[in-house]
Amino acid sequence: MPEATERPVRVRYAPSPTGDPHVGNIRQAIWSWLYARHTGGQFYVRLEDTDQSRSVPGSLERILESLRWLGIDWDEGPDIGGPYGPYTQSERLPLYREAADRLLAGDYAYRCFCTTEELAAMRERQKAEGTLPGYWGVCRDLDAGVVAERAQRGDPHVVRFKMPREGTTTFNDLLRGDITVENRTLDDMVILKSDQFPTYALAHPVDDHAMQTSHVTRGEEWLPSAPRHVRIWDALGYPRPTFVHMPVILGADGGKLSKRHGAKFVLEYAEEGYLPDALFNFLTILGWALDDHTEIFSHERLIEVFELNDISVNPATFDQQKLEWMNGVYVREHTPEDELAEMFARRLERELPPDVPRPIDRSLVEEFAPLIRERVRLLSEVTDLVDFFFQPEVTPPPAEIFLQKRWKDDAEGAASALDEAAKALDRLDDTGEWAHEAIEAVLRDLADRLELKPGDLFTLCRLAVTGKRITPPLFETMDIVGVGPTVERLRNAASMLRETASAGAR
RNA sequence: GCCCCCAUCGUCUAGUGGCCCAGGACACCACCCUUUCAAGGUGGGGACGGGGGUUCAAUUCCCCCUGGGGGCACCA
Repeated sequence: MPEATERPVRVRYAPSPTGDPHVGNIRQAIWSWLYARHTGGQFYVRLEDTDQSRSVPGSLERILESLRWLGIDWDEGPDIGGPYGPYTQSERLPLYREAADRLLAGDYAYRCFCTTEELAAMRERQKAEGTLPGYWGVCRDLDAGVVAERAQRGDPHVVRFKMPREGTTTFNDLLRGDITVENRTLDDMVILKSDQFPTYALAHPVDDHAMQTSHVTRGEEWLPSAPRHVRIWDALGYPRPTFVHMPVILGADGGKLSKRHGAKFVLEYAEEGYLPDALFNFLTILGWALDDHTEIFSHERLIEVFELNDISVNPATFDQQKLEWMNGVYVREHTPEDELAEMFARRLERELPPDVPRPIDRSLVEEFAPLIRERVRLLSEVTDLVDFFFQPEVTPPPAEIFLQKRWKDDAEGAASALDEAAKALDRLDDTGEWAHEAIEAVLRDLADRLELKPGDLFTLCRLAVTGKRITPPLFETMDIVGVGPTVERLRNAASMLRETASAGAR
């Protein structure tokens, strides 16, 4: 919680353009955004593209698209600019160079000419000997004249920060309190690479200071290097920001959620039929809680109550089943009817077989939407549940599906029951009462007359009319399918059963 | 190997010294409702990792152990 005397809240999402953001990563963006909105501060996006070799073209667009899909907006960013721009690190190179020069001049940093081979050998030796890993090389104490000469000659080199060798370093993490480490464990990390690009260790303080970031929110994997970062902030003369190291998310296998450990891209969830609000809600409460009972939150409510302090520090396991449950809650309780129909329609438009004419019938979708919303957890389940509404004819399932329980070995009985149903419904139509209540009455009456358990008759009808065992409620379904197709499908199924029976008899 | 962080049901969590023989949610099981499938309802099993302290009193505070996670690049 910022006190009145503190700076206004400015937080950021600072991804690298190395591909699509996945859920582990995006939760940090959600929490940061929530905090900015909660405090009335700003949220901005900054692209950390200082490693040219790892850059994946198109990443930025995918990143922004992921944010947009989740309903996260930004006040400043690479696409829209802002008062502290540019928001792409590769466009800010002179700033880093200048900072590095300043550190060099103040004897806070030095040029290092060690080659990658030498460094690799050093690491190997440390590993073999079990000594403290890190750069404890000779360049730190190189003679000033030699350095000047080699630099002059154009020898490739990097700039390293000179960490203190004695004493301790303490910094504060909002969620964990003070953390202190021995300086002898801090090695001299590279801040400017030989290609003149900065490393994160330099770009981060330079930008977060220049962009007035109040809270440095980042993943817990940065915790071990935070003491070194803090030293650089201090050397640069920048007041330290508030550090918030957010816990990592664990995959089902117990490892940090990443592509190797089952992480999925945000947009993959869209593809698989998750609703953005459901994913947003789920991710927010994964590792954060308001109280002992609230699980479902609107964005507005979250903005109202979200506090960084309530984030729990232990890593949470991503629970796919709970996400699915929550998506179901959103489908049936937290999405307006028309929006839901729109989502169903978009899905069907894509997934229905090509012989179904496009655009698909929207009013039809609106009719059955209320029937299926409580039996759909993921949008991807929709097509399989309702495709028969769009097909002029339905192929009945094989006879053995019909001939179960009451109908075992009684194809003729089943066929005649279907014919009776067709007849009764056809008659119902003549009276002009084609509505689900009337359909139900007629079929219940028929079951009674045939001395059948209602369920035994309904099951036959369901299979005949929809071609499936699992369907929306039967009478409403028949109502929507219409009397013509309904009667026809019942008769088709009946004759199919008789044909199969006689074929089997022969 | 070294450094850092963490530790309540299978999972996510509530709990900040007595309200807790620990509450909620997902998942699981049973029953109810029922035209299938869902949804819904009711009930059930299920946790404070271990050992030392501190205290009249520890899930809550301290230490050790154990366990889990993270990090040790001219990557972020």
